[in-house]
Amino acid sequence: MTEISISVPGEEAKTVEAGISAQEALKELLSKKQRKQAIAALCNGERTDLSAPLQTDTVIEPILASSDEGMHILRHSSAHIMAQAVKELFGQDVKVAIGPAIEDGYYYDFDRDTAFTPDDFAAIEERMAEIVKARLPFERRTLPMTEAITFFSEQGEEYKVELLKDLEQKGENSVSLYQQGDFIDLCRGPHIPDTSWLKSFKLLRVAGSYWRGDEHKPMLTRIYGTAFFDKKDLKKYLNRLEEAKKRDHRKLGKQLGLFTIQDEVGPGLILWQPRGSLLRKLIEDYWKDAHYKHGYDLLYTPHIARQDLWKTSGHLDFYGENMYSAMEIDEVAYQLKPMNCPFHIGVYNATKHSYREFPVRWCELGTVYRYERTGALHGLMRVRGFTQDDAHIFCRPDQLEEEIFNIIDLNLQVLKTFGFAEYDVYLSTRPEKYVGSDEHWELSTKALQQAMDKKGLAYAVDPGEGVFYGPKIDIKIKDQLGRSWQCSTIQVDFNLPERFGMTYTGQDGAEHQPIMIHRALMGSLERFIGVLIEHYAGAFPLWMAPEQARILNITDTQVDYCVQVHAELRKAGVRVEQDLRNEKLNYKIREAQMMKTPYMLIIGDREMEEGTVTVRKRNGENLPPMTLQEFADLVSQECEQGTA
RNA sequence: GCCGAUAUAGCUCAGUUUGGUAGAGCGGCUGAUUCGUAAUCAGUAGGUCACCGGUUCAAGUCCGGUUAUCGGCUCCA
Repeated sequence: MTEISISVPGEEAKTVEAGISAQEALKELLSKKQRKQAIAALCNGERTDLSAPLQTDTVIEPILASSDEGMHILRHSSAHIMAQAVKELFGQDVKVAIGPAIEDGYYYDFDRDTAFTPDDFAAIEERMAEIVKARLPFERRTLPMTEAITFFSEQGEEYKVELLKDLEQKGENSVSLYQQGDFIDLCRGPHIPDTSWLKSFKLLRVAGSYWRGDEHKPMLTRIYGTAFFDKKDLKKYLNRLEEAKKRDHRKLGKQLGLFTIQDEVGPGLILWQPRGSLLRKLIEDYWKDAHYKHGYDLLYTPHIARQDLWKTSGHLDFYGENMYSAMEIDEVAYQLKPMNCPFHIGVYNATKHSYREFPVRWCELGTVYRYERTGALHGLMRVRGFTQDDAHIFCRPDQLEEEIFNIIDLNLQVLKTFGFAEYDVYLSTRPEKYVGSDEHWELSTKALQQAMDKKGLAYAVDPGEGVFYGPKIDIKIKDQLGRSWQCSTIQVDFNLPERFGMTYTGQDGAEHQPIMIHRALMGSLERFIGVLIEHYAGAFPLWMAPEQARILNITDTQVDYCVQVHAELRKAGVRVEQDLRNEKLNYKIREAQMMKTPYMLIIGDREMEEGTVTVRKRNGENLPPMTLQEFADLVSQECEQGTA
């Protein structure tokens, strides 16, 4: 018998016989309490089943059920169990494709003549429960590639065969299979030791999806599910889904009277209702103010331009599919703009420029139109006409880093004002196909990196994911429910200055080409407002609340006083409305509450006599009666804090 | 665009299985009530049942098509 040494990181090694399982090894090294939570193991850095035999010296770490990795394994195993249940119930009708774990759950894709419906869930879940109860072990085995192909071919599992052939091409000559009960699946693993580990699970929805995400390949039927070690966690998760549903901006948008989308107008086109329009105006005002303070000048440009412009810019070539077809005006073709950049360049090229005036910073809330496929449209999040909070900066190469720094600075400030303090940042570098010199790419990629370092911004690199015209930084914000949204983007562009022959006179008296930076902070106002609605669940901070306060009288006696209060507060700059209907106070409070009004001003005889208002906050808290001036000051102070 | 589901009053939904020309609650309007921190009572007006076509003596209901929406895929601000 050979002997091997095993250890957990940082602890003393033990000598054991070779061939013991990872589980037994953990038993040697850890207390019972510690290893009870182990669902799999990390052996010399590799994820392994607990049943895996150890043949060489091994540093072993338990993968705990409570860890992200543990959850991932559980859900992956749950996908296998679901597939087993489906195969057992629907047998030969079904071919299996792939079934990975994803964030918050897992899915499995099946090929079946008739798609699954949620009506099938009960039966599948029931069968899954039986499989769990049967405590079937997950057994791993490795098979030579040719045998594996033969095996799955015989089963008629053509998708597995296709996967195997791809692996074979990549030079793999053996694969691992996992079996629980009679169900055998191609899988890298690891898995839970046996099916009984799956304590709580739920199937969530069905959807179609292309085989390998390719729209030219067959459409499969996908079942999404989720799994947890604990019933309580499942319940928490389902509650979170409920919460997300309650915050759905389409629902809140209707309830709060913010926007509407109508068939008569067209899909993906937003009609802003008065409250939504005011909300948007407040956001736009803040944005313009912040930009002015950061050295930007404001531009306005048209919605259409000659088709030739889009030829020059290259949009017709590389973005034409997303553009609406041309309209003819005086026998000349014009097209709706999908982007604002060519117009800003037009402004630039209207005059001669010197290196002395750089950097030039121009911003615009520019409304663009892009063709989106019908299936992609979604409330405010994905529309066909939207307003970018666009800006273009033109500068010299030596100013690039500082400009990027300034943009990031403004960017983070704006995000913070809107209540987003958490984000993931990505740097996308040069792709395979690109324009511009290597030197330029290197210079600007470095400038992006150094600016982020200087700002102390942590980021991940997406190698080769840059746009063909330059490297970029993307910022994905995290909302109240922890979901991320891509909004901000900062892109260097070597392409358009070239195409439009942009120049400036340098210190040397010669003509040079400026560097161009595109950037958007909110991305699209429509989408950003959608995110804001869900982030705040419709209860906007005071500074952007379309209705900051609502006057509620108790009886008709106070009507005249209320009208006076209303007028005075409006004069003092408070966005105040009044509800003077002959209804009970409770009724009016309920309504104001459902509209998420930040402050309710309650006026009865007492207030009328004393010339005050009683303030009820939307969290139910009451403030002592105060004068109109005191309330107006409170509002303006809170607003200032909100946008500081 | 693709797969699946859905479409009834301003809103939320019942009625569709078993065809016999529409119903509730909220909201609106009218009246009564004058009320202190999340829905006062009564009366009343709202619908070519998304649209087009077919089957039938008869279609909200069955069949086909179109449009839009929803869950995904793909794409993306």
